[in-house]
Amino acid sequence: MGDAEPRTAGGRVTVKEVADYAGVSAMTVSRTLSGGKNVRADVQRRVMDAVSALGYHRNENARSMRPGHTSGLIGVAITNLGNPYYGGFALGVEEVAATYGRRILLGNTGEVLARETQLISDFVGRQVEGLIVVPTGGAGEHLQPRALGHIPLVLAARSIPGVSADTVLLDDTSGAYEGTKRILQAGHRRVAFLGNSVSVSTATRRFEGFCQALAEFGLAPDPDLVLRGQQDVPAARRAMEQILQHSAPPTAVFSANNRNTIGALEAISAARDAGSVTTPPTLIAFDDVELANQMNVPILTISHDPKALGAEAARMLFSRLDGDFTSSEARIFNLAVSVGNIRS
Amino acid sequence: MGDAEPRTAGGRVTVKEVADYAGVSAMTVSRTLSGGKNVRADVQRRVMDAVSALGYHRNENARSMRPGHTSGLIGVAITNLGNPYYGGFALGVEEVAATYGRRILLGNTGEVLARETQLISDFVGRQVEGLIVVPTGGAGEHLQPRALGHIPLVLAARSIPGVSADTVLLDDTSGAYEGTKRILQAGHRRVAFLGNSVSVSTATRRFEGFCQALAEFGLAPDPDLVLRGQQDVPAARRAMEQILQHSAPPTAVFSANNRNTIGALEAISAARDAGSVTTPPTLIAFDDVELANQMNVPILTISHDPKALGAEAARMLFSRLDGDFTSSEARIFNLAVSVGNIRS
DNA sequence: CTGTTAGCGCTTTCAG
DNA sequence: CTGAAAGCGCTAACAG
Repeated sequence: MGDAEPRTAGGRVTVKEVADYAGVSAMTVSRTLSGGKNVRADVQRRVMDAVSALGYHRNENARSMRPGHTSGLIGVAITNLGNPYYGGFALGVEEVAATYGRRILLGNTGEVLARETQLISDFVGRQVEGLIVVPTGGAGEHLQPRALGHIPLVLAARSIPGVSADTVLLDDTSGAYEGTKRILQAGHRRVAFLGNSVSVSTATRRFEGFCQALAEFGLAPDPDLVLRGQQDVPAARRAMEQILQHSAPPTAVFSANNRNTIGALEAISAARDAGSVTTPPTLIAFDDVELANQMNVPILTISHDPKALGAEAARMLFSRLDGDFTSSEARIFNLAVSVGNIRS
Repeated sequence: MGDAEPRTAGGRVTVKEVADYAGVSAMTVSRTLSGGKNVRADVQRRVMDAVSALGYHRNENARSMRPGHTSGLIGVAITNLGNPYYGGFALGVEEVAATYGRRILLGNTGEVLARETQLISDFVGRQVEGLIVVPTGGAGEHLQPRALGHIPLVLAARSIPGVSADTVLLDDTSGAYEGTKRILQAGHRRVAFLGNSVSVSTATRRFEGFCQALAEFGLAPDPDLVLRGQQDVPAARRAMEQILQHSAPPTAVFSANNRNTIGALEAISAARDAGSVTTPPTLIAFDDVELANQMNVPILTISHDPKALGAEAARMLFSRLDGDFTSSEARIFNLAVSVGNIRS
């Protein structure tokens, strides 16, 4: 009896079935479920019993189709969920979205533009109320308001030339500048640079900050010591090995992201074990990396909180959705980064 | 002209509007969009022009409401996206789901049972075709088939007593057993244990494997050296500090997950810097941790691929959805773990 | 307090 | 080859 199984083969329970079971009309069920205003208490109880007996769940999709209603969905496209940084980012988005009663539709682009385009188009078709995108960096036609059905878009971590949308960025340039300056003030004069893909705006901005600080000390980057384009740990490790083998190795190395930092630390560690390096260079590491401070390699970390970045992206989006911010002008939010002290 | 803005305030473009614009009926638009069978070529072109002029996106929610159609959504509930392990897991799920043309609805439970319950109920309301859940570990009434509207469920990483569902697990017990055995064979006899929450089945299974190996060598775990319940890095670090200060410290320490491994390594590193420890204990670390092998602490890693676990969970789910597997019996998949060699 | 009607956007019949 | 009607599950608006 309590185990009633009245669903029509494969289908799910509907209001109508609940109504029949409780001996009322669909409207009474609907009303009961949305607070019970204008429904007699005993009828409400009868309805709730039916709901629980049949295992009824209101169909939110049908519900959001009615005029005035929205889907309660936010589309989030991320380049690489496998990078711990973006896991933290997604968490920040999710937590704020939950606060606003919204759910996350998540997609991973794998840094592939076509996939990003397809994903976003699908999200729009699924009636998301807004989009948060960490763009791969290619041309942004698919990010133009028309392609998005004019739903609000927030870009995160990277900006795209020609796309005018609210954007949350790290204070890349000034973080890199401050970190590099700190190392120059400590007396270093020969500083290498390890960076990820040049097409990623973040990488460019960090490189700029790096160069600015050098310039202020009357220095220019040594082309031999600038290695860019390493997108994963093995590539970063090879790049660092190359730097360590330089005839006049640098005394410090700027690493533009967490992948490069890990590769660099692996290379240093291996070289030290092999005896080919005794005094490792000082690292200026953009992004936090677990255990990096325990490696007995002098390191200056430029820290920032991925979760905070995600949370800010979500807040920016909701300020549009709730009509708190209506200007058609795009906002840019720069999340502060903090330059620590040289450790170890 | 190309910039037509015909949407009724706030609303989105509908088939009807596209039809009017192209001077055809809604049906012709619909047919064109689903392949163009039985539509004259020139009419198709006219429709496509209208679609692109108006920026039309087919409403997938309305579409999936029609008989026979499904939502194309998979609900994924994870305990902590901030843990890199679960980022990799989510990636594995996403990639396989994309292969099957499905999208991910993602929620983070934060190890809070109430949140998990609410999330899952919402997912069901949103017509997900299936669920993949890393359960927090509490009672599983909300995971019973009736509560789920009988949609397929796959549990991941942890199992729940009383819930019969397809499950993907790591080979926790045997991995822990093999790792511990290896360390005992290397001559260690005093081995500590650092674990996460006891209510998590994974933690229990790893502890069992650990004990099994000890027993085989005629040993029993020393209660003083078994510290469980550390859920984050700071707690793990404190636990390891306590172990290091023991009057008769262990020569090896089993760490049951990545949080405990990082905490332990931090504690060892600090103690070594402070001079209070000269010969660090050997670590048996369940879960891979970036940089752990470079810490100059002898370490045996019990490795496994979070992405592979996620992918397997998704495959198991789709085998149900596609009707390839219809038995009501729950399957358990154990993902192999690999025990490496003692490093450093 | 409760039920009937109508329609959200779409597509499967069934008629032309 | 094309269109009109009908209905997926739900709930405002309007009776009663």
